[in-house]
Amino acid sequence: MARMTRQRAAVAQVLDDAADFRSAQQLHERLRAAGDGIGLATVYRTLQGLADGGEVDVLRTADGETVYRRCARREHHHHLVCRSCGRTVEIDGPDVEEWAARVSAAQGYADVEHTIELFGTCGDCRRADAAGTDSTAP
Amino acid sequence: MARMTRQRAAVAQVLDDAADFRSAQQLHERLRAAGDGIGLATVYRTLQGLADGGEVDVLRTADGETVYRRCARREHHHHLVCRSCGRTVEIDGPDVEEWAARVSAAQGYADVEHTIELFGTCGDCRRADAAGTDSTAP
DNA sequence: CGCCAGAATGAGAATCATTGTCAATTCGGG
DNA sequence: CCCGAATTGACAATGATTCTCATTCTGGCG
Repeated sequence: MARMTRQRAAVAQVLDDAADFRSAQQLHERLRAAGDGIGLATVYRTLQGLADGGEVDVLRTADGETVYRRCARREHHHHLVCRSCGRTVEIDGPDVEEWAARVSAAQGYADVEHTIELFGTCGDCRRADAAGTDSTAP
Repeated sequence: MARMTRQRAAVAQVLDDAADFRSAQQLHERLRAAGDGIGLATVYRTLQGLADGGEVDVLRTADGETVYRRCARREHHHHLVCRSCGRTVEIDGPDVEEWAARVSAAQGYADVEHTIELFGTCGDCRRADAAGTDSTAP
């Protein structure tokens, strides 16, 4: 049976504190920094468990890292992630779900699941960036 | 400048022959089997080049492997992939593109790109599977 | 309260795809 | 035909994730 250990509680805690998607390694670092003695393997195992139970959302970044996030809603949804600062917005799209189902059926595919993630630059990062590369600089 | 070498021609060839998404390692194996002496690193490099030039489509499977496919159309589109046999159908969804743009703008994100892939079981595999686990077996 | 079976942990080794290194080879314009 | 730059390939190196296995906990029960 699943036991509640100090380590699992700690992982759940940092996940709650973090607003954006984090990698297992980032979470591990943060835990060590906070003084929680915990092994990297345990972080990975715990995250897998949480993901299997639908407690956290998982996605893979462009460079192949797996990142995790505790989402506000447990129902099916997607994400709009800032590729610069990681700021994440949960979004849903009934139209998209319907489109996916329709297309799949039309092609004779069943048990279809979809991966839909949006990556962009959020307002804040865009402004910060513009300030840095400002063409009207003194 | 980009040169046309025996190796690159060979990679382009296997890509043309393969109907579905293939990993660099699969393509490498196939090339070696066909008698083309070619290094794995070269296969990786060539695929990257083709991907950069938009000549092939790239996606990452659930288990983290990067797979490549020469698609019929070079314009932006998505895929419906059979998770059992790999059979791939190119699809597009103007509605989805529009939805992505709308949601992104509403949240103040710019330069948004999206990852949309559908994974299911194609008709043939479903039938084959039903035959294997047939409850009405003799 | 203390015990114990089995779940969980952790340090480090192992795996696996992918990328880097660098000397040797090969295109292809002149 | 010739030479320099682009390309290749064998192998090392990287980096994230998983495995191993001896040791340490958790939690229900008496």
